[in-house]
Formats: sequence, structure tokens, C-alpha cells
Amino acid sequence: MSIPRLLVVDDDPEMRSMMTQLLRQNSFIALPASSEREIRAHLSNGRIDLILLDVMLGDENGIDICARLRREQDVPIILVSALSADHQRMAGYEVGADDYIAKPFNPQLMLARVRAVMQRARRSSSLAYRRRTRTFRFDGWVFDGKRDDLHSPEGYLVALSQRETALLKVLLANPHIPLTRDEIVTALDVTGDSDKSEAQGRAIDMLVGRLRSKIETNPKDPQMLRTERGVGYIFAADISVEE
Amino acid sequence: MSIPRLLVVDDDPEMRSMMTQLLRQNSFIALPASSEREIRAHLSNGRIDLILLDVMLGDENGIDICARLRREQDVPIILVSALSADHQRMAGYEVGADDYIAKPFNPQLMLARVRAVMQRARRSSSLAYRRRTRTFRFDGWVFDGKRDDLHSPEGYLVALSQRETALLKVLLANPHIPLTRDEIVTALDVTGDSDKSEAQGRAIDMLVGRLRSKIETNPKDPQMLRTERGVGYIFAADISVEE
DNA sequence: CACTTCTGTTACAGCGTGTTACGTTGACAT
DNA sequence: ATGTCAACGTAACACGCTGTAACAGAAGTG
Repeated sequence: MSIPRLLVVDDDPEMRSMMTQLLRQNSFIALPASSEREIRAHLSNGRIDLILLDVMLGDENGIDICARLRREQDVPIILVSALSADHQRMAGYEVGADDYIAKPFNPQLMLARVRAVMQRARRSSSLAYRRRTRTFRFDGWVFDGKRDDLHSPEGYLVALSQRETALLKVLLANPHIPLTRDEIVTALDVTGDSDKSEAQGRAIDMLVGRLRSKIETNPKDPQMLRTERGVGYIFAADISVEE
Repeated sequence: MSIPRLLVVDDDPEMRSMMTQLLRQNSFIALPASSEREIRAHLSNGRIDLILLDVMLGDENGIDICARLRREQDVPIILVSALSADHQRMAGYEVGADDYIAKPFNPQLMLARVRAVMQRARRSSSLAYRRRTRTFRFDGWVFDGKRDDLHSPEGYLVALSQRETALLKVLLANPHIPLTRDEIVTALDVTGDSDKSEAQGRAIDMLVGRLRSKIETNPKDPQMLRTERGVGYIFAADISVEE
């Protein structure tokens, strides 16, 4: 990971040097600029990881500059300004700024916010949507995590419905912990429609029953998917996770 | 672009419903949660685009939860808290939070910050696709984004209709994300005629069925082009993109 | 024009899932 | 023990969602 290169844009020389020094003392490369022309020169010249852009720049306006840059570039931009009213902040976010820091600011907090935005940019771009698929094993069963079925200890393939799969995932994510029905319902709720959650009735019990009938040797006397009377359900098997 | 799915984590029911309602009124899917267990259940169960995480959660602590999640997941996290001192904010950023919003907050400003973080995440992660996408590979298949056909794992050339190609592109551009029929229709609708979208009936289902019959080994049990009952369709194959 | 190919509509069957009803079990008080 | 009551299991049912065959235009091609 190379040293981050930041652009510090402010028309006040004092402020500019304060910020560049602060950044340099904290292992950043800080390049000063004071106009849109200079910003564009830097952008076309070399890599810029983030721009700290003052809103009031004499005759120019940081908000407008930000809007224009956004139309062409993905470079992270943090607006800095003495204008700290909510509507002014929102104007900044509206034109695509990643953050809006009010002056005067706590130097350490500013560094933290700069790091946060850069980390988000880096994290997302490096591993784009890598899906986390883990394989679970419990009591001879093998659950792939990305298919709606599982392998029985005897080698048969047992098909699960999507909802059964979802339930199994929730249970596997919380091994040996009793889960209340409400918790399971909210976890399975795809829509976020809270009204629905209350009307669910005994749906979870049915779901559990159906899953039991598929994976328990003796569904009448469940060993893995146990009932915690008055509480909910608990997945009580030794689970090993791979990858 | 599919509807963002947010997790709202707060132990105060009033606060939680205020936030979920606010988000829902602004075209987000807001899923309520109140414990780390519920968060993990949701994360293992479905896509979550961003977590709004309260810092003080009864016996649990949002900072610690955030730190733990960060070690495993890339999901964007915004901390929300009544603790607004600088050192408390910095503690949040230190554990990898993307933003830190102090309570009480201006609802519109909160929305703006949520959008900012999500846009940053999306912008970066979609970089791969923004570049003139050339060639996609998935499960042995090769799709040359500019032709209306694709190469099967066995080397045969399978012809696709225009509309099938368009559907495939939409799916490839949104890997592992369930797309509603409306979303697919609007994405396929080049004219922008919104009336048409409603009159589409089951066209998407037919289209999906026909594409399945061409690219799924066993169209009766689709592995790549899966159905999310009550939601829509999702492309669930590992995709690699070249150039 | 005939012919082919693509695409949307309709109808129907099958399946997944929630609800209801009823029987069983377990906890607790008497 | 025995009764009581709430919690739980599950069979039966109802309903909505989805897959798909069959058909009908639409659009291209010669």
C-alpha cells in the first residue's frame, strides 16, 4: 500500500499550511492547491487519493467545483467549511461530497475522517462484492451455504426451500444460542415490513417443523434443532466452518 | 440499481421506528435490529448495504460490535450516538466506522450522510463495471458483452436474442443482488416509458425462463439464475470480468 | 407476400408458505 | 397425584407465486 496523496485546497495560506503540515506529520503526502485549475492540473498529472476542499475560495466556490469534479471523476472529496448550518452541509452532500467537516475542527478528528473515507474507497474497490460463502459441517451433514440443499451423512442430497435455507443460515450463524421467535422472524424478514412480523403467527414453528422433518433422524425427538420451551429454538450440534 | 437495504440497530424502539420510517419514506428498505446476534443473522441471510449502528445498546456496545464486524465484513457502518465528544467520535472512526452521527440529528442530514457513504461504496465497487465491460466469465461460460451470444463450457456457441442479452447484462451488472421484476423491467426499458412497465405482465418470467433453458444445465433446477420467491431474480454465480 | 424469429399474454398446474385447528406435552399450583 | 393452562407439534387447508405450454402479434428477412 503506497502512501496516500491528498490535495489540500484552501485559499487561506495559513490554513493550507496548517493542514498540510498536520497531514504530513501523519504519513500523508499533502499537495497544496487553491483553485479549480490547480486541482485539475494535479488530477491529470498524477494519482490523487483524496481532496480536502474548502467551500469558500475567494471568487470560486467549493460546492460548484465538487459538483463538476463528480461528473467526471470518482476521487473522494471532503468539503471543509466554516459554514456549518445543516442546509449548507446538505448542499455539500448533494453534490457528491464524501464528508463535510466544519471549521474549526479537531485535527485528530479530521485525520480520522480522512482515513475513514479513504478506507471505504479502498475497501470497496479492491475486493468488489466478493461473496462470502462458507461450508458448514454438523453431525455428518454438509451445507454448502450457497445452494439450497445439503448433503446427508449417508450421501443423499436433501433439497431445502429458500425459506428453510434462510432459517438454517440464521441458526448456523448463532450456534448454541437460544433464538426467540421474534429474533428469527426479524432475521428472516426480507421486506422490513414491521407489520408483517406481528402477523406471522406460528409460521416459524411450521418452518422449524419442516426443517426438522428433513434433517433430523427422528423428527419426533429432535437432537440438533431443539426447542427451548418459553424461549424459542436453539441449534445444538457441533458445527465446523470452512473457508 | 436495486433498492438499498439498511439495517437499523438501536435498542430504543421509538428511535428505531423513527429511523426506519424515515428511511422507508425515502425509498430505502429498513430492517430493524437490536443486538449483535440479529445483525449477524441478517448479514448471513441476505444482502445488507449499510448498517446504522447505535453506540449504546443496553449491555452491548456499538463500538465493539463495529470492531468485530470490521474484521470479517466490508459492510458500510455508520455509528449513531448521543455521545458526541471528539474522543468518542474518534473511537468510532478508529474501529472502522464510515461515519459517526451525533444524536439528536437532522433527519435530512442523516439521509444525506447515508447516501454519501453508500455512494462512495457503490462508486468504488462498480468501477470494474463502469469500464467498458468486455468479457464476463461465469461457471465456464464466456460472455463477450458486445455480441448476442455466448460460449458454453463445452465450447458450443449459444445464440441469444436481443432481449435475453439485455437481461443477462442487467444480471451480470448486479451480481448476487436480488432484483425485483420492476427493477429489471425499468433497467431493460430503453424508452423510459413508465406506463409500459406496468403492462409488462409476466414477460420477465418468460424471459428468465427462456434464458434459463439456454444456459442452465438443468433448467428445472436453476443454479445460476435463481428465483427469490416474492422478490424477483438473482444471478448467483461467481463472475469474473476482464478488461 | 410467405416465412421465420422474437416477444408478450393467457391459462393452468404445481409448489411454497402462512393460518387454523386440534392434540400433546410440560410446568406449576393445589 | 391431579387439574389447569400455556406452549408446542403438526395435519389439513387456503392462497398466492412461479414455471411453462400454447397461442398471438410484432418485427424482421427473403
